[in-house]
Amino acid sequence: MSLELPIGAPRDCGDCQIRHRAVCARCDVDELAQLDEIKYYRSYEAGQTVIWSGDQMDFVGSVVTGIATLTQTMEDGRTQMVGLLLPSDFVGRPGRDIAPYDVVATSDIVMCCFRKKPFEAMMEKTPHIAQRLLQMTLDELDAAREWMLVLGRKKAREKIASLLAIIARRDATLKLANLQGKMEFDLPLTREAMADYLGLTLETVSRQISALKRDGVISLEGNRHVTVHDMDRLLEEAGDDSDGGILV
Amino acid sequence: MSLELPIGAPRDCGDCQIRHRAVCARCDVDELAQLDEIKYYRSYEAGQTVIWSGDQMDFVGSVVTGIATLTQTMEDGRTQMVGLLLPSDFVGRPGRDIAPYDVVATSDIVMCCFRKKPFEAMMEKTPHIAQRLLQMTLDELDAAREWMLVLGRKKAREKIASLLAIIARRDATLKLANLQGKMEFDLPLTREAMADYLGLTLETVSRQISALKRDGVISLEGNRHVTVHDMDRLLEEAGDDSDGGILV
DNA sequence: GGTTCTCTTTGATACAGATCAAGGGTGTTG
DNA sequence: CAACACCCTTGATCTGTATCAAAGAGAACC
Repeated sequence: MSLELPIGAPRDCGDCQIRHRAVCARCDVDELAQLDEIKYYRSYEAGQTVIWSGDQMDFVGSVVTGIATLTQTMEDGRTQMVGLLLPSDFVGRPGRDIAPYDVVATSDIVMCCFRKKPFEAMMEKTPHIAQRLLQMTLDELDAAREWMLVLGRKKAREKIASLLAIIARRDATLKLANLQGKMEFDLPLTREAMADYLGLTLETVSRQISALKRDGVISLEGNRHVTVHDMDRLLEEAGDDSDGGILV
Repeated sequence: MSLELPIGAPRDCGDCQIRHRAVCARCDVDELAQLDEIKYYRSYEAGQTVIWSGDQMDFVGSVVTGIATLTQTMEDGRTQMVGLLLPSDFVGRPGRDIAPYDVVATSDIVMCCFRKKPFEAMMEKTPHIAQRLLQMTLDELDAAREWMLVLGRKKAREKIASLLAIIARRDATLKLANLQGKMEFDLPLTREAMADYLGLTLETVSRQISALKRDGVISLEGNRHVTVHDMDRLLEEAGDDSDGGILV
């Protein structure tokens, strides 16, 4: 499996098994193939911290399998998740040394990494890469800003609906499913992680999910498997005028 | 005055009058000088919307004087500010056509603009530009994510303190002042705008400012001129462990 | 099969901030 | 200078979410 350098629209890649939003070295950016020699894989167990905020970061990379989160924590323990990393998502920043947040493995994960120095050196030689990273970063920025609206102005029920909509959308994108009507997926997060993402407590998350279930917007099978009966209804609950940003 | 392309650390620029976080065409990126022919200036009055969310954007540019805000609005009118544009800040995104948020002039402003097509063409030819835009976008992303912590987890008083700290810091950077002890500056925002930034109501903003005043953390002269008596104390009130990100 | 652990749900209560309402300052306009 | 428009402050009350507390469900382990 080759490195993936995520750059936006999802596409199939013969090299990797998954359909992803990335471009494999061999598919697209030939120069990346040169990096094969400095490429390496690492696995982390669920719950492990991949990167500590403030640490020196000597690599960039992407998630191959599993789920990780970007979180910030205050001294007293209050935690805010600021990003969700799904397979194909990129981690790290060329030109920066210090990690700005914790990266925590939510499930067991495999990362594909490059040492930063050679990666940066290649970026110098290959203008395309910087342009792609720019596109990607702009997407993340839009996502972060859309999330600011969620955190700052939405009510608990709208927050939950927003999160479910985002996960559903991303799941559908990966599976090439369409985005209307009924949708099913597994929640990749515990109630607590959802709470940390939404700026709520886990109790409130639980209550609001129960309420959406009671009101027939969704149903649950077990704690994690969600069926959205009507995507439009869910988006309405989310207070979403936008027909769906690039979120997460 | 030449275009500024913000790229991080503040520096003096003989070409522009202000000390800013930008690099002027002539100072640094020679190729930008070629763009002089497609450069133009526009003024907007306080309260005017510079760009409507969803609109076609055919230019990129930067703020020369005045203050503007990036905001998102829900159908029912709830508003969240997602960014603050001070002099030298960049607006627009190469490779994107549709504006993702409203840009509103908070004071009278002057913008320096480039038509997007030629700008993008030049980016193709000048790898440095993409790399700088990438740095800049990464800064904005960090700022947005730091703000997510503010919105999601901080209490009203902490939010206000955080905002004051950010404005103080930015103001000091522009003025080359140091970042400790006593600091004075003018609030560039109304209470309502502050509320929109912080995910609060204007009444709560007002009350918390009064409280900080009562507790001797700050004093006010008129409604807008703030004196922070002790910057460390303010940061403490903000619940800030970080010694100050790149925020805003 | 029982014990333990983690995750989740649900209930009761408390509180921070929203909402509703009134009034004060200051600058602008005629 | 009066009248108006903004912006800001302060008070009273309401409400959504946090907090505290208890117990259920499922998985993992012995």
